[in-house]
Parts: sequence; structure tokens; C-alpha cells
Amino acid sequence: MGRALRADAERSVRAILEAAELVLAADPNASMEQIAEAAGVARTTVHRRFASRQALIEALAESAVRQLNQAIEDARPDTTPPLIALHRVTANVLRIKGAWSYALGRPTEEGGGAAAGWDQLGARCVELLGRAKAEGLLDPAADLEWVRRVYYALIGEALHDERPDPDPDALATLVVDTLLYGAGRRPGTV
Amino acid sequence: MGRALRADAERSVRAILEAAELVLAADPNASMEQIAEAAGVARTTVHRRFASRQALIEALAESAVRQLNQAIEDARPDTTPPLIALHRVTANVLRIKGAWSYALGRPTEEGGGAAAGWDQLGARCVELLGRAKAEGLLDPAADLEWVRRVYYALIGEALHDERPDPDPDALATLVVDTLLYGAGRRPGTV
DNA sequence: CTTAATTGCAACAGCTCTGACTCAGTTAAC
DNA sequence: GTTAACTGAGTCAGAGCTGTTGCAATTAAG
Repeated sequence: MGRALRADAERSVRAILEAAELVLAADPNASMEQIAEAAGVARTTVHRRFASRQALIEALAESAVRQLNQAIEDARPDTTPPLIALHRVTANVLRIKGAWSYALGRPTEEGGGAAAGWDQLGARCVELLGRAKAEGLLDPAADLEWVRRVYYALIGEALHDERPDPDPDALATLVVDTLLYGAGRRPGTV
Repeated sequence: MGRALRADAERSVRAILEAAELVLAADPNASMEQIAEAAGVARTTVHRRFASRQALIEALAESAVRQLNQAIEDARPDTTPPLIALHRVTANVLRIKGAWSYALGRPTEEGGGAAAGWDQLGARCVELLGRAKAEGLLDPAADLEWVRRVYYALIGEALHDERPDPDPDALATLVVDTLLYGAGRRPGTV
């Protein structure tokens, strides 16, 4: 890293990242020009801050993954009963992932900082699931890696939900509920 | 449609479609040149058979959706108990979707023939799920649209599975099992 | 065998994007 | 208030992709 950016430059960077998310989510092949325009910035400025298109996208991914990890940390999943933790984490993740769906929906580059963030995230997730299994919340025979991927997929699906009632907590409940019990007839039902 | 193609021309079309799936799955921005090369054909031939890049992609999607519908029809889901039908359909769909993951993983154009295929497919799926619900396999309170999307998502996840044992039937069982019961402790368990 | 379709090759025009550079004007920082 | 960073605008060269055309050679179809 070079020295710290001046305040206005930092504002530009943030604006560009947010604009990139917005524009690229609508069209993954959008040009730097379109991104610059959406950011309210000249195209040259984008190139000044990000060496290349790829660099911009990687920075975008890294920023988003950092926020995602932060959102999970905020839920303090390690000091809470698994079921509660699952709900909280899910709600937080839904919030972040809704805002950065493009950045978080891309396969990340091998060596980048984003990849490390994903690894950390995956580890935390599996740890939480492991605790859930240990406390009898999950089937003792469950394959945690599979459960984790199903969990991710459910979150992704929940984001595409288009109900009139976009209550994040309700969505989180739906996700966790589906993850735990599926769509089959519930134990308590006649 | 114009008149029927000559035999060699038809072979070309098929080769191009298969090559397009292969190449575009690896890189959605691959050029027509790369597709032509993979198909063992000159670039001009590709343009002769498909007016534009977009036309090629739409044709690809339509072809894949047609195959997918065929695969479902082969499972005769309407004349079989829902649970069996679910397994069979899942296994068939996994087979097709594995071979055409790019073509089937794209948002389809509004008016195209692929869109109609998707609608038909969705309708069949909901019908099958409805029968499953009626026979007590699903929670009576289940939102079939949500279940359908979860089902799609699970199939997509199962395709990314990288176990040493890629037995399609086992994968289908995993999908259906997860859809019905989730990852939580099973009713029969202590 | 005769005909018409099909193909490969080569070349061309047109377009869009990228990334770099300069320079004058603006703005934060100290 | 002085300085250094930052920005917008304009320009430029280079590259890649698309879609088209003409022509000669090959190949399926009747």
C-alpha cells in the first residue's frame, strides 16, 4: 500500500465501489465508463484508483467479503446458543448480501485477499454448524460441508424473494427453518 | 424456419451448440472464434448458422431447456407416486443439467422459446410438488413456490459436488432427502 | 451424374473498450 | 496561505470482437 489517501480520494474510492456493485449487478459486462458515470466521476479517475478492470473487481470482492465477515462477527455467533446464532447470522448476512450481491456472487481469484476472507467465513460457518450438531440441533450423521453449501444456497434463494413483505427477520426464519426441517411434514403435525 | 438443413449442416449446428456450452461454461465472455475452434469449424460457419452471438446463445438455451423437459417427461412423473417421481425426476435433471450447466444457468430472454420451456418446466414441478403435498409428503403449510426454488437450488448445489463418488442416484437421494427433511435431527432419531 | 448446398479461407469495415498521457483547475491538509 | 494531492476533460494508440462479403473447393442429395 502507498500512503493514506486524502479524504476526497477516499470518498471517490467508495463511490466507485458502490457504483461498480450497482452497475455490474445489472450488467456484468458493463464498461468502466458506465461505472464511472454511475459513481459521478470521470473515467480517468477510476483508472487512477484501480489499475485495471480486474483490479477494481477484486477490490470490490474483497471489500464486500470484509463487510460480510464483519456482519457475522457482529452476531457474536460463538457466545450464543446455536439456534439463536443461526438466526442472527442469517439476518445479518441477508442484509449484506442483498447490498453486494454481484461482488459476493462471483468466483473469487485464487490468491487474492477475497479468497482468504471466504475461507475464514467458511470456517466460521462450519464451526457454528458443528456446534449446532453437537447440541443435537442437526442430524448427527449430517455432512457439514453439504449443510454449509445448502445453507449458502438457501440464503441466495431468499434474496430473490419478491414478496410484498421483505422483513429480513422473517426471511432469516424461513431460511433457518428450511435448513433444519426441509419442506416435509413436520414432526409435530398429525 | 427455412427448409430443412442438409445432413452435414445439421451436424455443424450440433457441434457448434455443444462447443458453445463447453467454452461458455468455462468463460462466459469467450469469443465466437473460440467457440468455432472448439467446434472444429470456421468462424464464418458459426455466423452462417446463427445470425448473431445473442441468437446463438438463445438457441443454446432453447435446446437445453427442450432436453430438460424431455428428461422430465421420461420420468413419467404424473403416473408415479410422488416420492418415486421426485427421485426419478431429480436424477434425470441432474444428468441433463450437468451437461448443459451454462445454457441452463442463464436468465432467459423474455419472449424467446426458452422462456416458454421454463414456464412449462416450472408448472410441471409445482404440479408434482402439489401432488406430494396432497399425499402428505410435504408440510400442508408449505409454500410451493418457495419449495420449488429450494428444490432448484439444491439441484444446483448437488452439481457442484466433488466427491470421489459421483453416483447420480445417490445425489438425487441426497437432494430429495434434504428437500424433505433438511439437516435437522430426524424424527426417528433419539 | 448433376445440381445445389455447405464450407473454409481471407479480407474488410466498424465498433467498443482499455489503459495511458497531458494539462489546467479545484480541493484538502498542514 | 502555501503546498501537494486530486480531479475532469480531452486525446491517443492499441487491441479484440463482430458481422459481412467474395470465391474456390468440397460434399450431400436427387
